[in-house]
Amino acid sequence: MAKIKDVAAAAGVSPSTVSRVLCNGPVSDKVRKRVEAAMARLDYRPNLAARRLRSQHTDTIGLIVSDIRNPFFTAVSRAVEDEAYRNGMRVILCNTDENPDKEAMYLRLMQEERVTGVIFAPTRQAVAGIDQQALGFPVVMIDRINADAATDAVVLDNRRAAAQLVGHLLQQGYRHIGGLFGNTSNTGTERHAGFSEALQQASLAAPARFVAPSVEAAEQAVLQWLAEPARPQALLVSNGVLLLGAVRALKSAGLRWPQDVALVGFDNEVWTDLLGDGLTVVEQPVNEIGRTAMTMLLERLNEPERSQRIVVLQGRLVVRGSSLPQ
Amino acid sequence: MAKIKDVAAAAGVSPSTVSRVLCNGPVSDKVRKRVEAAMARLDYRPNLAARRLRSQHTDTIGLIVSDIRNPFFTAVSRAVEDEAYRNGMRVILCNTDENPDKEAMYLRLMQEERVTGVIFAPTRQAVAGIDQQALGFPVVMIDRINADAATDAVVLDNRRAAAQLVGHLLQQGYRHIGGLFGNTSNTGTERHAGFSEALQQASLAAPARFVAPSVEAAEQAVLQWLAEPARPQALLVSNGVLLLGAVRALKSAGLRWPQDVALVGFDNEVWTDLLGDGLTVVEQPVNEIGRTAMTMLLERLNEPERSQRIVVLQGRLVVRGSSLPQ
DNA sequence: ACAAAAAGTGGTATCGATTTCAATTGCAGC
DNA sequence: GCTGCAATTGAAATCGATACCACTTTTTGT
Repeated sequence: MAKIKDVAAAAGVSPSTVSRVLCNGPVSDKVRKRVEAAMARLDYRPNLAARRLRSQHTDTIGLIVSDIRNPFFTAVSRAVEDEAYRNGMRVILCNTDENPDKEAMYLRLMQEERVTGVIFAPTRQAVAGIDQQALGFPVVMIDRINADAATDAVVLDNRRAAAQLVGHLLQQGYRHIGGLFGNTSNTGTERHAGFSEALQQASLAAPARFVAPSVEAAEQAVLQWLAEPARPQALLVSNGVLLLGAVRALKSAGLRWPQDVALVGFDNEVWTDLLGDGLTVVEQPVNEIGRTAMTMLLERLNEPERSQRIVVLQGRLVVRGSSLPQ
Repeated sequence: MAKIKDVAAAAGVSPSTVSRVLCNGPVSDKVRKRVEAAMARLDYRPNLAARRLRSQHTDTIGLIVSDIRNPFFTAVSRAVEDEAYRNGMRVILCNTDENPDKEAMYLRLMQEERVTGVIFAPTRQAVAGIDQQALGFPVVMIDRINADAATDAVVLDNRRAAAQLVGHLLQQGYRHIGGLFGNTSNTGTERHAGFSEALQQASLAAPARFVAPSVEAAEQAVLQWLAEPARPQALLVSNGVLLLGAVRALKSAGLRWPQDVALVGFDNEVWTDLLGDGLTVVEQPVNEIGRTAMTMLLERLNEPERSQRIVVLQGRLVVRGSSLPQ
């Protein structure tokens, strides 16, 4: 494969000049044309590894999520990638499966890649331990943060969204409301807090259960819960994955919603409006989350010293049949 | 950030020796320990750009799909990435949105990255023009190929799968069967072929329509089709995205399945068994597709001269309520 | 005990680009 | 026609690792 020296020779100029053509440096039009012709003739492709080594910027960011198969992360990552490529940056995607060991391993990989920055949806264990200074690159957290995170972040207003769902259920006449949350992320914790507060304010009990963030775990938990004598009239489910599990559970138990139990949740996945009269959910602004995270990362790179910034986005309550009054 | 020279100095050895520790070269245990201690002390991270430049292997592959939000590609890409990381390789993911310009651009990028190889789901335009010789790396096509593709490939037996669906519908008593296919990929073409052959064999007409591969286009087309007087009794839909569109169309037209129209399709997405008595579909072995593609790429890299190989995987017919006899 | 082979280590060139600095060219002003 | 300044261009150093070769030390076989 042709290298810069070959192009230079073919065009009768020095490698420096070819490099300047590549990087839009000061080159006369005549020479530029000649060099570009030579590049085309030789089918030249600049070697990005060499370029990155010499120039010391990789134009690459890392995107670390728990599982790209979770439609929330799929959508966010697509938005991140679009925005990244639009700014001439490459993305390295990593799936941690909520496994702290993998998180650590991928953070290390990001250092070896000398990425410019990282967008990260950390587990509860990881969120506290992030030290941008030690890492050597800025981090923008998404989806999950805790109070004393020291990085930029883009998150949903989880408390409010959960409270909104509870408020809606109360308004519809439900009083006995249960909540199902993921046990690995701060998102679950936050949503639980909003859930509890809202019910407490109404002087109602707030029975909650926490499960591993998988369809199966949720299905299991809901099946069991609804078989108990004091089963809730309504169920609030903390994310799309768990919601799917809950739906499966209701279906296999032969329960209908909202007649047997009302069902509301998070994440407006494609199937939520196809089931019966639809599921009431809070929709997350997935594109905006991804785009904003990428934008914030770029801003932080331009202005390393600016103060920490947390963007809180609002969800959108989508009311459908699953929360109609019983 | 510490470099190899710093580690060498700290450990009192030469850079060569540090490099050998890094690459599991021949080093005495005593020295290895000392070097590893120095690495830990300095928090050393090898610079991958430098390593790639010098060693001339990037341990990186490209994965080019049309849209990661299509659950089929999400699942495949997750499988590819797992298999890649398991083999110490990195993955660069690109979304082409079925746009040939983007395809060309990303192939160019792959050359600049000097990737070891590429796994690629090309559009119909691109599939013919792939020349591994010119690209400089081997390509494994997935999902979509045409007869004279000159690369390794992993595909579903699309003809047979479509024929299987048709056979099932015939067995259930349906005679007037319509097919809806995507118009950008060879997958659509192949599935259409299987569909046509199967119906022709039964001496039946094979009315087919082709649409852009989007939910909206499918919804539109199905709405229109079912409003016509000679509407089909059963609909075969060529992939999960179009199937979602079809379901939306039926729902908004107030039609039930299979009573008003039977519905069968491809891709066993999470929601297909949640709707009424479920949708009858052919499930693609998504994990196997991804894993196999990655494996084939690795094999090809080990043995560049071996003959072209196309792995054809079988789908699994999942019969559900949407194809019950009317 | 000695020769031969193997193992371990260091020095230096090199991967392919960009960067820095110095040299050259072109052009305006006088 | 000459001087001075800006615009181009080239030469050489450099990014941080690995590869290759040469050299020393240890091990093995007889």
